[in-house]
This record gives sequence, C-alpha cells and structure tokens, in this order.
Amino acid sequence: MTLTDNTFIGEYAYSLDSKGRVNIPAKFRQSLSLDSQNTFVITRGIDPCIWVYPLEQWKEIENNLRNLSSLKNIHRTFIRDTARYASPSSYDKQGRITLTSALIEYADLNKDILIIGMINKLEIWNPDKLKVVDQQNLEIEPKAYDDLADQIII
Amino acid sequence: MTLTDNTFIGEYAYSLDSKGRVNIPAKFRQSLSLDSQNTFVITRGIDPCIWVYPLEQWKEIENNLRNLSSLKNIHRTFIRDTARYASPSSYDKQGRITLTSALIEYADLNKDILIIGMINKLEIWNPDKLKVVDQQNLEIEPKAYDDLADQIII
DNA sequence: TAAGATTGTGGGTAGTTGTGGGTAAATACC
DNA sequence: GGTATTTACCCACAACTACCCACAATCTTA
Repeated sequence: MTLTDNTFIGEYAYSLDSKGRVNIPAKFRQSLSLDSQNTFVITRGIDPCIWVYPLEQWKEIENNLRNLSSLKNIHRTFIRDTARYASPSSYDKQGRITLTSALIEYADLNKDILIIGMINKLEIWNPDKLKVVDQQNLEIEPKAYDDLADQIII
Repeated sequence: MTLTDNTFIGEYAYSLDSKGRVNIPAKFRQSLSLDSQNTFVITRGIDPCIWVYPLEQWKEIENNLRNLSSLKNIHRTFIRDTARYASPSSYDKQGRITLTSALIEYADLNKDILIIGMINKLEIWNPDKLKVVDQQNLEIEPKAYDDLADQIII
C-alpha cells in the first residue's frame, strides 16, 4: 500500500558502499511522485546529517529562492547557503543514489547508516552521531514542547 | 538527468589555468537552456567574485535595465555599473570559458577556484576570499535570517 | 511449503569529465 | 607592412562516474 506522494516515514538501517552509494528504501522509492523523475536532491542538514529531498519538493525551494533579489546581501547569503551544498542525484537500476564526498564528510558517514523518513524529506545519519544528538535533545525545555503543542495536534 | 533549465546548485572546486580558462561543471552545462547557445555572460559580482549568467538570463536583466529611466542618477549609476564590466563568453569543446584579466583581478583569483550554483547564475570565487565573506555573514542578525526562513520552508 | 519476485549489496567496464598543452588564426603594436 | 602577442580551436590523457550484470537474502503468492 502506498501513502501520500512524496511523504516519508520510518527508519531503516542500510550501508554505504565503497563508491559512495546508498540504497533508498523501496518504500520510499514507491512514495516518490512521478514528477520527481526518480531523482532526489541531497544537501547538508542543519544537524550533522544529509537531507534528501524529492526533486519536486526541492523545486519549490528553488522557486522561492528565485524570487529573492541579489542586490540585498542577506538574500545573496541565504541563496548561497541553501544552494551551495545541494546536488541532484537520480537512483540507479538498483535503487541507489550516489552521495558526494563533501556530504559524506559533513555527516561523518561510515559503512553503517540510518535513513529516517521526515515526512517531506529523508535524513541520512551516522547512527553514532544520531545517538549523541538524541541525548542532547533530552534536555530540551518542556516549555518549548508545550509551545509546539499549540501549533500541532497529535 | 536534468533539472529546470538555467537553474544551478552545488559547489565545485576547479582550477584556473594559465590561459585564464575555467571549466564549467558538466552538470551546469547540461542545465543551460538551448536558447543560451553555450554562452554565458560574465561580470563583476557585488561580492568580490565573478558572476556568470546564462545568456538567456542575462537578456532578461538587460530588459529590466531598459525600463529604468536615465533621469534618475541612481538608475544611471546602476545601469553603468551593471553593463560596463559584462562580457559574453562561450565555452569551448572541453566545456571551459575564458575569463577576462580584469575580472580575474577583481575577484583576486589564483589557481584554485570555487564555482557555486546560485540558482539563476554562478559565482566564481577565490576560496580564501569566500571564507572571509562567510565569516562576515555570520554576523547577520539571526532575526533577519529567520524572517527570510519563515517565507521559505526548507 | 515451494517457486517466483523483489530487495539490498558488490564489482567490472565503457563513456564522460577535468586539465594540460600545441598550433594556427586573429589582433595589436611599432 | 612586418612582427609580436593574444586568442580560438584542436588533440591527448588520467581520473572519475554512470551504467550494467551478478548474486544472496528476504518477501510474496499460490
């Protein structure tokens, strides 16, 4: 059964091979919209992980960036920060995408990796790094969670 | 795999050879629209870097400039600054464009350069200069950045 | 339960890409 | 007008990448 297009949930343990390739979980490939043309855009996450957007989703970001004028420094900086680490990657016949060495380094990936569905995108993690971040997040103030509760019903 | 025409993302480390030639990343050449006829227009960036526009995109800029009235000093100055340093450059069989010595000097380029996809154009940087600018931009008020981020969901 | 299909992982190879340099045409200079 | 310098086009080659095939493990289906 398939859920909504370009929507991803769940956690999967996969491996990164010697050529920098990672399998995209079959379920995620099936969730990818036709308009995304078997293509994802990979980029730096805010956390030390790789963000993987369906092409269609990424194009929306691009369209927003396109409307910013380069006359303003803050706009140029925002475009540069957003665009420079991004790179399109189509999956091969086996369902794998190739990561760039820059991103592998940024996320500090070794052989074992974790792929997490984040609704509108995926995250690729070094499992050890994620453990550390999870630990840190235990210290989030309860108040912050309460504020969030105002915006989202769960 | 092709993304949108004339849309560029990613960061690439290349080199400037003794003849003033720089490779245009293959992915960018593939993104270039047919109407751009393998041609870019290079000019001064606002930051100390070189801006590289697809020909088609540059024509749009020219049209926008056409609509500015020469009665206003700010308009005249803007048109002059934008037009005077611009020069078209087609890439050769190997995919390289030739930079003018004036622009190489302006961007203070040595052998190692960085090419950054900025959605509607490219930037060519001296990596050391970019580091300095990146550092300066850390001082942008977080609030201003957040406001921008609110408009663009990433 | 058994056969078939799907999925995740590994590796080989042909084509592409980035970089250097050579030569002839075009341009500038005296 | 002849010479020097620059520019444009061509070839060469090492490194890398995309594409292909193979296979074992898992899941599906009858």
